[in-house]
Amino acid sequence: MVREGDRPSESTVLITGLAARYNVLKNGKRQITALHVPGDFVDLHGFLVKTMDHAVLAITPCQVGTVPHETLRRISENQPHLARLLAVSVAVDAAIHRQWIVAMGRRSALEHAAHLLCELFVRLQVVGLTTDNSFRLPLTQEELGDTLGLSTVHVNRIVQDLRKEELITWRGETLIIEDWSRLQQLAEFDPTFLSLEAEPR
Amino acid sequence: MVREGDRPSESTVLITGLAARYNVLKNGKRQITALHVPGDFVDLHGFLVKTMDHAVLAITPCQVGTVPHETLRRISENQPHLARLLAVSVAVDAAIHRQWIVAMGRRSALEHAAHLLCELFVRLQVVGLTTDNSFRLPLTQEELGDTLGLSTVHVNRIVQDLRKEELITWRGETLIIEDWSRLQQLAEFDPTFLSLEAEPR
DNA sequence: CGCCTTGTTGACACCAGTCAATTCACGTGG
DNA sequence: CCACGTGAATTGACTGGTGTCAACAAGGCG
Repeated sequence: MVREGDRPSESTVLITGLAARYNVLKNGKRQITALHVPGDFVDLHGFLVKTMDHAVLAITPCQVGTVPHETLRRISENQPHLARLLAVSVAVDAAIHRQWIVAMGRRSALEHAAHLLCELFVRLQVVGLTTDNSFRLPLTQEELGDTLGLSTVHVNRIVQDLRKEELITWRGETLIIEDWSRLQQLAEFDPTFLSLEAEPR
Repeated sequence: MVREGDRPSESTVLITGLAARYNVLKNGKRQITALHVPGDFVDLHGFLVKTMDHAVLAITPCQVGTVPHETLRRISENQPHLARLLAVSVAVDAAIHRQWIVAMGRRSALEHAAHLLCELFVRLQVVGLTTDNSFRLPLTQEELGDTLGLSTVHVNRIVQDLRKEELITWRGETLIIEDWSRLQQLAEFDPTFLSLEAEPR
């Protein structure tokens, strides 16, 4: 969808599908830095900053909308209310990044994975993409590893642990959270950072 | 400076000193998610999002300026150009967060540390706080560990490696980069993400 | 039916964490 | 001016979590 070094002239809103922002190191290792669900701007960054320091990948086939930067600029000059919403969107992205940093730095692999699943569940719930306690998670274990900063093999072990603890079921692309309460507790997950409370902005 | 859960009514600009944003887990582990140098807004987040999901700590004594959110709101409604600068500031913060994620997930501890030092050097250079190849780094190894997501002991080992390789000298609060080129190469550091190029915004 | 991606397993290596003791650097008070 | 106290840095021994490698199983798809 976007390549590192690009200087896009429009920004992309994800409508359906799952997308990821990532960087690749010289040794070939890849780190996914953000997952985007429908409703997210995947590259507002390019509007504010000009040259992309990362790439964006469609994990599944995606439907997207595009907004020329010119339009964004006009909007943000004439409609401060909407400009503010864009800024909030960037700020929430940043808040999610910080939670990932906390998880990578100070949580075990198991807790980290649990935290990510909690985050995804809540974010998908907000946009109506969960049913009961389940959602579609169309990630391979390799992609999940690149997201968590773990090796594929270890992701596999962790997923099995989560299953063994009867916290989740994950078959094909369907992930079921079997015990939200314990999963949340394990992850020490506090959704505050997603800033979902309805309040005037 | 700010506590988690706060709902500040003003934002803080760092004028002198070093500040950090951090989270603490129930088990007592702390993760620093951002370091702020003079010129940075340390809690624009609180302006956009209302309730702080993290705390802010003054690492050294700091001089700060405060801007009431009310003022920020007025500015961003009447001066789209300035509003945009605020948004860019948030976006650059997010870009830095992403680089930390990459470093935590896919770089070795040594590379990660080298990357952070490169980042700090460049950021401090921009605000004129470097002299030659050195800058003040008033962090304890424990704080550096909480920043990198490493234990204190391991930080010590890593710092010694950097010294042994004659990449840096670090005595007291003064850090000297002895070989920028090799340090940058080790870290695979590309300053693009800091988005320093002068260009119209 | 047979490829090819994905998932799974086991053995082993190694990076980084933990614990505990020791040294060092300073600032303070006598 | 020196003894002491304190936080920071350093060291060593050991543990353990995660990575790596390599093989094999399981599905999905042409």
